[in-house]
Amino acid sequence: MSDFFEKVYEVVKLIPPGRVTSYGAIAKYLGAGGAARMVGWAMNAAHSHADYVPAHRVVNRNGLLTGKHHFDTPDAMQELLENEGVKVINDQIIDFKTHFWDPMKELQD
DNA sequence: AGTATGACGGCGT
DNA sequence: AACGCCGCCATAC
Repeated sequence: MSDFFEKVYEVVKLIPPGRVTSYGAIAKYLGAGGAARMVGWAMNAAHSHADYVPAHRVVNRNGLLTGKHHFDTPDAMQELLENEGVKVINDQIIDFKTHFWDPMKELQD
């Protein structure tokens, strides 16, 4: 298990409830830049991580629930988000930019 | 050891 | 504006 995964989990776990971020934002924050795919791959492995990782708060730059299919049930991700006050319609987060949580901005420095 | 793939993103056409 | 290709890092086969 690469430290990269731990870094991703650490950032994801810092995402406040009702907020979401993108794979690219996390990757960029970690210095991986274009390795946004790796973040997604880390999420896949997050299932094996000891601590709970709110992977449902991580979406692509479109605010689309691209990884919802990786949860226990395809609707779990959407329900979790809506449970936190994030409206999701047709796998699309409403007011994505409003709920967007940028690690570079929030965890700046 | 080399090739293909992946929950993405940016840039070129 | 829409579509397509390339890049980026790590894992899988």
